[in-house]
Amino acid sequence: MQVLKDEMKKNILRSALREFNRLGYRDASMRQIADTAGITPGNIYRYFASKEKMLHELLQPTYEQFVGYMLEIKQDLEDVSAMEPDNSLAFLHKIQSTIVRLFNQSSLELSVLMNKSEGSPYENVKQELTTVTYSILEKAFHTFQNGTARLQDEENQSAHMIASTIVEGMCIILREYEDGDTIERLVDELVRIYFTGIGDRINRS
Amino acid sequence: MQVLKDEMKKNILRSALREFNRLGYRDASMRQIADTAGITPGNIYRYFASKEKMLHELLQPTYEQFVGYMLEIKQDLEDVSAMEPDNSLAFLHKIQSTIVRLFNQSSLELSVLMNKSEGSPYENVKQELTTVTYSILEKAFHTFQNGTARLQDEENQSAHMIASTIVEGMCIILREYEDGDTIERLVDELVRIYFTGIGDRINRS
Amino acid sequence: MQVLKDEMKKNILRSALREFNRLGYRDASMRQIADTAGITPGNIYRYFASKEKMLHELLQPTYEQFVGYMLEIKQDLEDVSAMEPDNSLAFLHKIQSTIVRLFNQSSLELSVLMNKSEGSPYENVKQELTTVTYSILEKAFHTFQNGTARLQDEENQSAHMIASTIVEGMCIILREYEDGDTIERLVDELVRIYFTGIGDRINRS
Amino acid sequence: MQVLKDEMKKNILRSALREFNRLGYRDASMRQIADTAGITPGNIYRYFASKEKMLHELLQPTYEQFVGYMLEIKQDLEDVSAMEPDNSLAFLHKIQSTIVRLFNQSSLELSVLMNKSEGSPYENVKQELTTVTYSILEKAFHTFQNGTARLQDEENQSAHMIASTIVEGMCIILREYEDGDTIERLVDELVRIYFTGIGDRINRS
DNA sequence: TATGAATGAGGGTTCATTCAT
DNA sequence: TATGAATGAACCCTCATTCAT
Repeated sequence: MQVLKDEMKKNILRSALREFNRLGYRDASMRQIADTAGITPGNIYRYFASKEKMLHELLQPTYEQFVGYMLEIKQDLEDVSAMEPDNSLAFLHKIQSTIVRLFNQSSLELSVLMNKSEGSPYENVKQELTTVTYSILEKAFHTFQNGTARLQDEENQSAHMIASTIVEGMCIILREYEDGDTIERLVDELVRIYFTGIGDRINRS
Repeated sequence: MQVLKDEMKKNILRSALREFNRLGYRDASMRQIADTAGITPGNIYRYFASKEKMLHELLQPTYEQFVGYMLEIKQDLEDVSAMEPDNSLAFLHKIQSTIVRLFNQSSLELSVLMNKSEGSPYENVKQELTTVTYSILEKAFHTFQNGTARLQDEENQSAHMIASTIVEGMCIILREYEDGDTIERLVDELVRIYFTGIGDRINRS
Repeated sequence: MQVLKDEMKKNILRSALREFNRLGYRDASMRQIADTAGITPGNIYRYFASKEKMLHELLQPTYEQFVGYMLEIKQDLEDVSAMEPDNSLAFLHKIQSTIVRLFNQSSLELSVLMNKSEGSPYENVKQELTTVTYSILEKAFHTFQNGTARLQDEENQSAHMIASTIVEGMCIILREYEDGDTIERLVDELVRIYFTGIGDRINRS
Repeated sequence: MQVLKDEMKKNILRSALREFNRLGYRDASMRQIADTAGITPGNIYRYFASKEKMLHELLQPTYEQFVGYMLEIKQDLEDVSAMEPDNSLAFLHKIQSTIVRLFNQSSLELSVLMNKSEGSPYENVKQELTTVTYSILEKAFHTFQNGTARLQDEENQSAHMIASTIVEGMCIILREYEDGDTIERLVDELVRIYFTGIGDRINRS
């Protein structure tokens, strides 16, 4: 054989990862992936039955871990009746550590999973993360405003916005940095900022 | 005649705006835009030389304003030697009000410009906004850490991360909400959160 | 428009009919159909959403009639408890007249439907015809052997063989002749042969 | 070595036979044939220059016998000036026994040759059989109508139809049944039916 | 000015065949 | 001799764009 079969598979997945990250799943082209891998398009199909199966093989391990982590968090969340401030921060830290752990194992895959999977069965993964984050916030908000009034639409919107932006923030960090330690530090910082603001950084007086 | 032509142009642009917002620039189809506009695909090319030129005409005004606002902010920024905390918040409010103002004038165009322009020459506009935001933060951070040590790489990265995520946060809000007041409130809340955290919302004790 | 849209549609269907008859549905190529029609492959898709839809549009009217006729025959068959010889011949004449009628309305379509639809949803149509024919024969055989013994496996096989060959015989006639009257005469002759043999034709003594 | 090579050839041909019978020559895949044979696709080409050559080696012996038998029948036919009824039946029995003999020697090959060779140079073999059968019928018809009138077009067409359908009938039997005795019985029955009809089967009165 | 039919390049995919090993 | 990876042409199909009318 011209190239070790396993080598070639990895080679193709590497190209695919690159192209998916560049253009997204839908707009990445098998021909371009083949070119990048230095082979002909038809040859890809010796290794992967279809574009979607290729994505699957690329993302499945990461996705499965993701689902597992999410499940844990959801179950933990159900066990909590009233949520203390520290508690909600702790839950956000779980989200954070999910991201960081997944990143450390498979950074680019996670990035595709979160940001570039439109048009594939994985396109709603980020939404799942956002939803869980929202659940955390909702519980936190709800608990502490219980005495005063029912959780209002505005509060809901705010929680939604915060969940979306904090999750998206994590995704950006994944997209823009490569070093694991840097990612970890920045995600941690992001979560902290959402809790305490950047005031302490710019206001030492 | 010119009037008719202008009417038709607006009509087409309206459809294009809708489709770009729905599917993004790259995946929106000229035929669908034509259908939505109630004309034929070929006819679009009487008014716009290409899909890209069409996007250009759609976004150019908003983009120019955007550039103008950015320029103002940059110049203001240059005039500030030492930045006080309140000052940096004020600057962020400028970013915020840029977004809000642009939104109020051309909400959908801004959303396309920021979120749906992948594959077009505008795909990096968000980056420009991020860069300016970064400049603000850099100056703020720099000022207040001046006494202790030189601005370190880590600080730079943090500033970059904060800039990216806060800008992306605004873009998400643009993408996910339609009502102007809601947008305004949420963007404001986002900026405030970045300064003071959500602590006051969940910790009333 | 360069060519009347409806003309072109008919033109394409004519080419398709030709190619389907030549190579069968599966092996006929859209490119070749386009070439035969004097257009580009892409243009076919302005007229038909897919190869399968094209076949559908080509065969549906014929198929619907076919189904209708089959239904009638099946219902008539249910109403018959004991089948006289003349009766079974009459039933075969119904099959025969179904074929002849359908042929007179749409000869090539019927030929594709019966002989060249492998790989499409219509691939089992001939089988339906064979099954109904088998039902007729089974009833006829069963009735007249009732007194002696139960219908044996061999009888079943014979009935099956006769049904298959008589139906296929009709299909061959459809395939090889074009003139309606000829078709009608030959199909009639075929059915008669199956009942009385060709003996009377070669044995006048 | 030659022995090994021959073993392998037979092995491949066995797989090819299976696949050709399953899907037909055109739609059978070399890769599947290789898989079934337990070898690699490339290796097939050590033994056969192409798919077509492979089919050739598979069918050639059967085809040559077939041609030989046909020749015999044709020559016998030439020696017969006036054909008696029994004679024509006898000739049809020769056709029949050709089929049965070939089947007993190489059942699957015969089935491919007759039914599954579309897209190959053998796709018209069935036609040859039909032509000989037609010659028999023509002579029989001609003989017995000699006194009355010239052999008419209609008679020709009838003879043609009968030849086609009886041959196709035999082919169907080859296609649909596997057991030699069953084949033999059904082919015999088919020929008898063409001579005397199924009347005796359903009309015992 | 407007139509919408037509094009051509490119999409994902399959498969007989070739060829480096 | 045998492997199986690789090729290239063809498959069905889509879409921005062009152009005869």
